[in-house]
Amino acid sequence: MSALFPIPQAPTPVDESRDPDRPDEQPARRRGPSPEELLAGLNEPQRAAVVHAGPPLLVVAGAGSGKTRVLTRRIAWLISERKAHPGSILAITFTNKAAAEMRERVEDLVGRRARIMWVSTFHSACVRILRKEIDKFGYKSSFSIYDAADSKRLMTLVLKELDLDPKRYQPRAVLNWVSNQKNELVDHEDATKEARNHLEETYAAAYTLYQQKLRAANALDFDDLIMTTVHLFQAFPDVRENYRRRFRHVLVDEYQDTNHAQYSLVRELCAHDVGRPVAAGGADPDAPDGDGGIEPSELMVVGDADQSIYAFRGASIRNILQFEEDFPDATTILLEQNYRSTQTILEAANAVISRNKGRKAKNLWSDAGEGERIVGYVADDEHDEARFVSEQIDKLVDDTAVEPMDVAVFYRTNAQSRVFEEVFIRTGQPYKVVGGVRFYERREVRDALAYLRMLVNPADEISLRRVLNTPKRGIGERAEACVDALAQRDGLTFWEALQRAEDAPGIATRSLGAVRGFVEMVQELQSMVDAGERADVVLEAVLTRSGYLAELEASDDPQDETRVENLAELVAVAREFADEPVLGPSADPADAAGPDAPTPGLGDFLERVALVADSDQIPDADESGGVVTLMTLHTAKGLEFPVVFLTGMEDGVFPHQRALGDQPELEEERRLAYVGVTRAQQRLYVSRAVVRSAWGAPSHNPASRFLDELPVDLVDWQRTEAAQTSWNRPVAAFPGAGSRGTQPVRRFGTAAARADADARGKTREIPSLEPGDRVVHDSFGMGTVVTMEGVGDKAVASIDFGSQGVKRLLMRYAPVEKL
DNA sequence: ATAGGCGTACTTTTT
DNA sequence: GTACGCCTAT
Repeated sequence: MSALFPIPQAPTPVDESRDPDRPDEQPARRRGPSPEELLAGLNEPQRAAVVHAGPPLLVVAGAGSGKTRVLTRRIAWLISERKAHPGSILAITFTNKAAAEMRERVEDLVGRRARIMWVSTFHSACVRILRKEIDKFGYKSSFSIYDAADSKRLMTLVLKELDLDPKRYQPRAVLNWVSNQKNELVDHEDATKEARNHLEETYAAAYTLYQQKLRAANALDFDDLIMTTVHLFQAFPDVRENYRRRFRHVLVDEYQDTNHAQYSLVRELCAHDVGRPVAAGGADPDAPDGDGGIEPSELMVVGDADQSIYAFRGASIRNILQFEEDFPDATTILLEQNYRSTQTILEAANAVISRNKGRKAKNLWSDAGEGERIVGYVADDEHDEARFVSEQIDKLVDDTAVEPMDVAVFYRTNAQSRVFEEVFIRTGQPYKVVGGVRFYERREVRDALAYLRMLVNPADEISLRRVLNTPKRGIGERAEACVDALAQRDGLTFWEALQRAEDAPGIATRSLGAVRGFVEMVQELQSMVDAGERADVVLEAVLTRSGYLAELEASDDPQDETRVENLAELVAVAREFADEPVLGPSADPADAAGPDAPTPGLGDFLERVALVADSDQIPDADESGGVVTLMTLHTAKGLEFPVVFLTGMEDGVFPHQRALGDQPELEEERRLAYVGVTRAQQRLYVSRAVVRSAWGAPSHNPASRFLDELPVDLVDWQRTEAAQTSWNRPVAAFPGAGSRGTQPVRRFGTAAARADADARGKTREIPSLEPGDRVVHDSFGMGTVVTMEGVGDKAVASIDFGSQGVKRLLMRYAPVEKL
């Protein structure tokens, strides 16, 4: 990554990316690296982790403690010292990018034979297994993978069909529930049985229909990929045995972010059945396992409970906290030396994370020296904040060795990126937003991919219907309903019904002609696919034959111009993919007997595209000379930057509104803050805005509690709230006006008062208010309480401040006093 | 059948 | 502020 900045005293004896005696072309001739080389530059616990053999190993790796290095060296060690066959290694990473990097670095150490290792995400690994085995469950190997948007579309259909009130049952909420079930390995039948109340019964009904529709479409959603693989192993022990025999070494990175399904998958693979709750028909620990008890695979997991930030999607820290219980003979190794950040940054991170209850204390230390103080800034509003960030970047680039590519700007939610983009565009600072409106979520890209998916898997009704009348070709709602009716009546798939549209009851002749034209086009395109045409060739044919490209080119909407460019980009991606050597994601040299053709086809392309993550698009050093990187805190995990801006540090923004008043969620936010702080190597900036416009209306947010948790003497506040809260300043502060105050000013007012109260160990008293009460607010002045909602910490008052308008304020934090 | 206008609801975070 | 969905007018 951006390692151009020298990190003080980081051990770099072996440069893994430029190994001089890299056994490039003739791996067999050349002796691999010596044991000394493989252990060079590692500290004691790191070495122990690399050479460990036998029982399951948990490596608790604090932020920046060199876990990637340990993982790659261990894999290299397994191959060259312990003579493990590369094909017997399964390494699970969090993103595809991390997987590619790891594979590359191992390859640099041990040569090309490393290529046949399985290094991938849980999802990719499962897809690869399922492509081979899923026919046992009655799916076809060409199954589609539905992403969040597809799933939502399908769920919307389901809810409509069940005639549920869309107000009470929102697709997102239901999907969320379904996702949780799947992450707990509860299939729709069990969910139905276990439903305890009306709400759960309804959800379960939706789950059932949703699952039936997925199956009919020969499709799986993200969560299915994992759950189905686990079910496969449970239902077919012989299949499981095959994979157990094959993967002698299993390594899992980011173990703190695994969910129950992923945990079960690991257990299935590592054959540690002892002590496991015996499921009905499950393995009996005393009986010989399957066909005679093979040695369990060696398992190593790496993680840091303090960096667990995905509980919201089912990850449970439980997996890492109870590793020793799950695997009774397990060994644990702690990596506590940090090679990334200055002491100042580490101290700040430790101070924040130490507020979390019930965590195992860790003693992360660094000998990197004190470094710069953290710089703090309180902005008038979000524009002012963005301007501050932009100015600081300019200053750093002018005055120090920092380059734009060394700088990252983090925020809590994607929506916050916009102001930064505006400022960077205005100042001409090149930038790259990672995530947000993702390339693969753009309408035109999704349309194109829907075409391709439908060609590969005609049962994929969601994709088929999406493109049926895109571009407009005279097949409207009515005609679609007629065909659907035919499909229902005769028990056909939608695609089969389309091919026999003349039998559809009540279809207009004009529509019929259009349908025939469509079917003909699709059949021709399908024959290209069947003939094994390259992905890019098929894609180009789709775009021209469908008239999609022509329609965009004929348009005078400037948006459509960029759409054409995006499609060109997609074609380029497909071309690059088709040009890749033998190794597509599912081509597997180790399965020499595999019946699948080894050349990457359209299906392989779709698979790769379905599983790309945001973090896979992080600019590489070479591709991006002077680009500042913008991303959410979540996508920042696993990365590091010399300079980090942590923005939007406001209660209600970060920590997120939803987490206020909920202890577990608040702790997850705090871990997110910890992740953010520990991304910084040299310099850290924290900023907040007094007024922030959140969807239309301006709102006044108090300082993030995480700011108060930073040790006071570590932060150099360049500007405080006091410096800009002049009396009765208009709410919509004019950006730039009066924002020159850069002398350090002592903090006072609300944040300091609260910090004081906290320091003295007592909570600030929450005034109990009733409608009609008169109050005074630190910055809004006099007001009258209109309504009260909620109690205790969650009490919210609507207060009329006259000319300043009516504000909704959280009483726990609002600086108001009853008069 | 389509296009364009207007109203509503949304915001965590992601494989 | 935006994106999507629903409605109406052609």
